[in-house]
Amino acid sequence: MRTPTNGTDAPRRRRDVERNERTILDAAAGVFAVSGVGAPVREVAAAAGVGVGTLYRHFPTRSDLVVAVYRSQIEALAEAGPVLLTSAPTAFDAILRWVHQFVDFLGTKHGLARVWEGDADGFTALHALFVDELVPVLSRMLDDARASGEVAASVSAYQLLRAVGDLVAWSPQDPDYDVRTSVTLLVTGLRQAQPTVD
Amino acid sequence: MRTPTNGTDAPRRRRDVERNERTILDAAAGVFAVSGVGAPVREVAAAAGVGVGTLYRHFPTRSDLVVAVYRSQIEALAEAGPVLLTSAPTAFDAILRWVHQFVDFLGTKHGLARVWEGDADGFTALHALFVDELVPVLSRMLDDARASGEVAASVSAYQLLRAVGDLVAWSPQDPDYDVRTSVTLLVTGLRQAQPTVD
Amino acid sequence: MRTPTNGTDAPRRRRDVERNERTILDAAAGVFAVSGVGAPVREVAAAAGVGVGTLYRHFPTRSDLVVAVYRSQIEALAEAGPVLLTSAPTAFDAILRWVHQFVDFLGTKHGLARVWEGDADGFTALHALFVDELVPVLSRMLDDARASGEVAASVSAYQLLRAVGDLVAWSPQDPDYDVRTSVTLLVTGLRQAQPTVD
Amino acid sequence: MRTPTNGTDAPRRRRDVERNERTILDAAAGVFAVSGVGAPVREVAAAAGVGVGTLYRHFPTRSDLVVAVYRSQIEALAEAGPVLLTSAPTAFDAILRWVHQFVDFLGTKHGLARVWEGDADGFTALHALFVDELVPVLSRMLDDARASGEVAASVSAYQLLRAVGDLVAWSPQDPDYDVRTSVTLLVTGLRQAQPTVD
DNA sequence: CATGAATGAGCATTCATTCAT
DNA sequence: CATGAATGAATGCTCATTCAT
Repeated sequence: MRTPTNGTDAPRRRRDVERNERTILDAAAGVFAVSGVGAPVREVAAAAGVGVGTLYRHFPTRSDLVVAVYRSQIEALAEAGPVLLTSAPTAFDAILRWVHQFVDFLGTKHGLARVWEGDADGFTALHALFVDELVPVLSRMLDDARASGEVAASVSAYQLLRAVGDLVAWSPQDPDYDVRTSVTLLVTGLRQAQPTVD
Repeated sequence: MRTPTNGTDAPRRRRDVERNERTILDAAAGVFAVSGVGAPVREVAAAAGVGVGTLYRHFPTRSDLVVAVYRSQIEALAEAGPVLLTSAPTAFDAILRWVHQFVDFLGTKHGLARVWEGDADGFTALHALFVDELVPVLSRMLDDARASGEVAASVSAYQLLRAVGDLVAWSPQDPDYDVRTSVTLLVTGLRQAQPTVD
Repeated sequence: MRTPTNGTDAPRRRRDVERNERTILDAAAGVFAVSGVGAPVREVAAAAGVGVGTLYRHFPTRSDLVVAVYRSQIEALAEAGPVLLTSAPTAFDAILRWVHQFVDFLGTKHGLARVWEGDADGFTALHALFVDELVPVLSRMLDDARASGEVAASVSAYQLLRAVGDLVAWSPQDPDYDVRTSVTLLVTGLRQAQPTVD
Repeated sequence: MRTPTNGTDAPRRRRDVERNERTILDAAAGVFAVSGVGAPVREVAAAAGVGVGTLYRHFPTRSDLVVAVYRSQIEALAEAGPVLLTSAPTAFDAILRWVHQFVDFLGTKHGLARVWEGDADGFTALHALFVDELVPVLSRMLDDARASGEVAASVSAYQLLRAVGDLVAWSPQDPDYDVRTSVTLLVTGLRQAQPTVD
């Protein structure tokens, strides 16, 4: 009764719980995609088919949920940086591709647009995640590209990342607008020194 | 229609009403600047020193208010385009300056940042305004810059305007981030043909 | 339109509002009587036949409501002290009667029992009210009774008032228990010096 | 029923269960002392280091728990009555001391104050316990004190017990108020016949 | 038997919007 | 026309209680 002879008992519960958490996470990703990270907690819970209490048990604050939703993808992105640096023809190409993967993650492929709409906590949490995980990676890539003379603009990794994030944060169903184009434009701008305005 | 020649009651009332609308508009601009366009209606009414009912009478929906708040500034911006085209050294310079004036208006000088935060209606309304008033102006400028060979990227005026808008929509008090830099980066990108990604 | 010639316009609105406030206050008194001051705000609103918003407009915090409910009665009680001092045969009699009036108010006649049940804010608010308004009155009465040798126990007005309050706070429908008896017992105890225990 | 003579599994399990119940009871006593008997069930369970399910198994309702927590102490108090009657100088002294022991138990020494705060069930359960166990004891003491002429007031044991209970039920951290004083005042009042009010 | 995950009712609070004065 | 009182839907959060493991 206390300790079963086989090792299935305790793990079984844990596995269920994990499955549940995945369900919530997936539901949250979907809801965030259409309603932003500020979506009503109830809505997320309903989408996951669980009670609000369950959601609160797993993710006491909205930030916890937001971070959990995006963490794995952000980590994958962080790992992709060094890989691209060796696989792409040039460092600049690596940056361009990596940034577009960032866009994939944030807004397009996984449908996570409107990420920070109207929620200070969610914003802060994601912000921290981005800064911690992604800035160092992009920073390294920019260094390489500068060393090879491909990048002339003196723009920090944080600055660039943030700009891309802002670009992607919006752009709902607008057939006349393509975030990709804007992002490419931004990255292309890196090639030249920054002019001054007035 | 504009100004009746006689001095009856009607015009006087109209003038009062106009004064009232100006008051509301100014108050709204201030409130939007600090709390975003999603600010409580009451807050705007209070700042204007009028009752909520009055506000609703003048601006039945939030969109109406938002549009009214920004219309005059947008019109001024529209007029600035042609002027810059003749006064700036090159068409590209004109674009760069004009875009920064747009930034001034949206986020910095007039403190109208966080314009679309968390409000679909406000967004739609502003969007329409931008498209109608500003896209033609920027379009003309881009044509000129392309004619002189300064702009190589095939990016539409709408696309560019929208990107700038998204860039400025955010950027609260973050000392490590400067919207101007991002905007300049974006515009600089115009000089070169767009690379393709994958 | 701005300022009506007769004085009925502005007052009319105010009178309605006041009537409304009275309605809420009466309803709250009734609800507090049966469910304690910790009763759901909704319940009070429903009892008053108004929306919760209305209740919140008039009384932003529960304390505000609690205080408002009891203020007038407390003030009446404060005024009764000096009167009793002159009308009652002795100062001790005055105290006894006054304390019983306090009981009337708190728990019996107006059905305001269970006043502080389960609500820290309500408690604090009432506490302050009692201390400010009633302690000085009772203090004066105790002084007089001590001067005439009727009271020997060295008990402060606050101490006595609080004890009575605690006594009355409870005692729901219990036919075998009579708060009056307990209160009288307490007051009677004042006549003799306090024995020490252990 | 008490202690089986053989050493099989059953008794061992029972002993475990009993140990568990003690743990819960102690934890509950502690939690009730600081948060009142209305404390979240979870809190009690956590303090006991058991799951809520376990707590519910042992004590299906909050009343069951409350009663269980206080039963042993109440029984001890019941036994103290007759003892005091023989050891104290007079019957009145015995009453005074016994009542203060009651206070010890309820609120001070064992930290069980705020016993009935905001919980009807807890109240009812304790009430029954008091009536059954303590009223007869105090009744006997009052009889003795009346026989010796020390008590003149015609107050029932139940009435007195209840009054003391109410007095102790409150009195949180208020440096200006001392329950002991009030209780002594109440008991002192027994010495004289009750005056009538109005 | 013990555990603690899941559930959902219950409550406080905010705010957009309407409408009597 | 202006006012601001009234309304109630929407939302976040907490807990008591049940039940699968």
